[in-house]
Amino acid sequence: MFEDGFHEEIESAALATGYGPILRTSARESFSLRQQIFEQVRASGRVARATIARSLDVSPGSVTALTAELIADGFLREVEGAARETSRGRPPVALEVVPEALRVVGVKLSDETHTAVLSDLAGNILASAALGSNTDKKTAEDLLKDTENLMTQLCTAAKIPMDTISAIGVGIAGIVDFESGMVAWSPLLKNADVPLGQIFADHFETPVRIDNDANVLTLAELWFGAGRALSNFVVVTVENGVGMGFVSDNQLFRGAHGMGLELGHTKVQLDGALCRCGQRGCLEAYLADYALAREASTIFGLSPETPHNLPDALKSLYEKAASSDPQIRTIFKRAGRYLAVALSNIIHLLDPE
Amino acid sequence: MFEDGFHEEIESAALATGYGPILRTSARESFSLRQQIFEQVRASGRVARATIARSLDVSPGSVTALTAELIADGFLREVEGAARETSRGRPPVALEVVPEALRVVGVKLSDETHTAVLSDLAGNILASAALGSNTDKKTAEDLLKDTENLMTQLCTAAKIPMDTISAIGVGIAGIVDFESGMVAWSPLLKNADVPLGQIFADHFETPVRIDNDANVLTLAELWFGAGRALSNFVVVTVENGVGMGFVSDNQLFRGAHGMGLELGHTKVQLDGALCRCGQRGCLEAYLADYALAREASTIFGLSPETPHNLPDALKSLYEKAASSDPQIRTIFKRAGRYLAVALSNIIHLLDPE
DNA sequence: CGATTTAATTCAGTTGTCAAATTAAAATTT
DNA sequence: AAATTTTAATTTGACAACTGAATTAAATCG
Repeated sequence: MFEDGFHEEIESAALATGYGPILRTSARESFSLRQQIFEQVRASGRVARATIARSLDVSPGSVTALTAELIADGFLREVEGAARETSRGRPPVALEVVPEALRVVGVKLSDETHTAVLSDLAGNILASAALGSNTDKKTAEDLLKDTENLMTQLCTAAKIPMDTISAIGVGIAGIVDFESGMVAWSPLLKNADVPLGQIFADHFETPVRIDNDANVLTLAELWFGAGRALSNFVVVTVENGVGMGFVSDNQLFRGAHGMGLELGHTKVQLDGALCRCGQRGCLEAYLADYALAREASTIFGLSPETPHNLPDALKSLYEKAASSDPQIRTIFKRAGRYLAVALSNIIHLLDPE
Repeated sequence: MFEDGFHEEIESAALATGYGPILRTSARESFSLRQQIFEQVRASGRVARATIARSLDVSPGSVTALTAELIADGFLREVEGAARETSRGRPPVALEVVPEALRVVGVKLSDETHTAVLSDLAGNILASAALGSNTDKKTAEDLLKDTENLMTQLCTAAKIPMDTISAIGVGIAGIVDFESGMVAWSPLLKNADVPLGQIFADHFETPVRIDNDANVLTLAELWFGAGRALSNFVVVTVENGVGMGFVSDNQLFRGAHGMGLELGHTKVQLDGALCRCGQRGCLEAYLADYALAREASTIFGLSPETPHNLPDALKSLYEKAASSDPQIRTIFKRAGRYLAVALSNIIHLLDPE
């Protein structure tokens, strides 16, 4: 059928190197049914076994077996007084996660205040703590000491020993490689390329996940906020810089280099204002606090090099804007319009819900 | 341990509705090992069983069993004269896909020329066909007839019966819902919301996948082009409009509404040129052929309403640019600069490789 | 009250995968 | 040339996950 020799030639060309995407890591993790069942209960709050079997399309027998395991291991439990009306047949027994099965700590490291919370499996906050910080550049040891302080506060408040904490999550501004726990750069840190995740994990002897603060906020939104019901959405934060997080198909999107999405450095104006990144027309050059302060100092006739206090300058700026100083208002108006352009671009590009 | 009553309250609040992303579809497809092995061979071109076992981290026994199946089913075959040097031990037997195991047809419907190719499993083109088109709005039946014409051409050229074709892929400009095969809108079609995929599938009695042309191009790049070695990349097309495709983690990204990424309508200029979408400052308003023609007509002193021939106007525009007409050149220069802004934004937002 | 309906469990059977032992085919050493 | 080493591929029994049908359980309806 194919002895014409024609195919042989092109075949060898195509087949020598293969075709289609080159699979480097077989990243297609298939979750175990046990885990899928747990996720189902987590997402639903309370579900009956039969419902789980239907929605996962598995046999009810499997659900019985695996939920029995999960109950025995203390992750799930049956709900006693599960109300149910207008239905015949044997009443379903609802299952729910046991919140106190695991305890995790979340830490946010910032240049204003470090904060931390102790949470159970259901996301209930059992204790929270805070610690003053400052804009000084810190070493990894400084941050470790601060975190330990926060952890001690939490454990004391909740009256639990520190070794009952199953995992720690850390949010920090800057460029973070989530996989390796490396902080490539952070406004908080003196040095670049700090393996902060590893340092924390070694010290607390528990798994530590460290991530960019915008990503952490986005995940929080996915898990507990408006994003719960959405599969595709975008979170934009305007703070020190302009941060952004993007969830696609219920998963946080991390760029090819894991450095997060730099909304702040998208261009909103050809040959626009100079940004601290060296380029012109970046959104951040119109929207960030230092950019606002720079413009304000021009109006006030101050030299831009004057090392004046940034937070104070901003505070007076906000006050003046509130008291309708027309010059100041234009600064905010312009910032708002450029933000609108950037948001419009995001919507067109990423098509979120 | 938790008898303080404090937890009970917040528990019930959190547990009633659950937490974390709401799993609507259990989209976590876990590919069968059989399929994974096939994919591995496809991606590599030629691989030994032992290599597959190592890279997929499965036992060599499983690979033997499953490759035997795949060989029996005619999807894989052993390569006879597999060259191998500088290695001891039993020489590996390379496996490769059997290109002629399946035949598929790809169709591109356009307002200039419809094209189609007949391809085997390895992506070798066995036959190709073309059919003139025009800018008239068409019905689904028109397109079906054109496609049938192309299919007949292909089958005649390749001397195969039409029922040996395993699948048909269709690329068309416009807003296409890939899942359902619905064409929400297309510049080719007279009507909106045409179930073109279903119509084709019913007629040819074979699976039909229909997708936006920019997405198809992007997938082609992923499978056979520069994207093969990349997991995250972006394809930008500048044609009629400005199209874009985005591959993240070896998968084509489709927005929440499956309508593709509208690079053409990202804003590159605050209060810029008016776009046909009604907004101002869209990239398309500077880059699309009709936008270039509009500017050209201004220079030539023509009324913009004059229904002159668009392709001809463009042709003369290119010629004038080539012959360094300074006025015309500025049009192209500006278009280029705005394109650069848009590209820069994509890079910052999507962080491709 | 029995009939019906729905939920949950039990259990034998199937399937997919593994691990170790075995066979196979080459290069290298003796 | 024969034995040894090395790597590839196959065979095989064991095992764990999951299914599907039958069974038990607990409610409502007529």
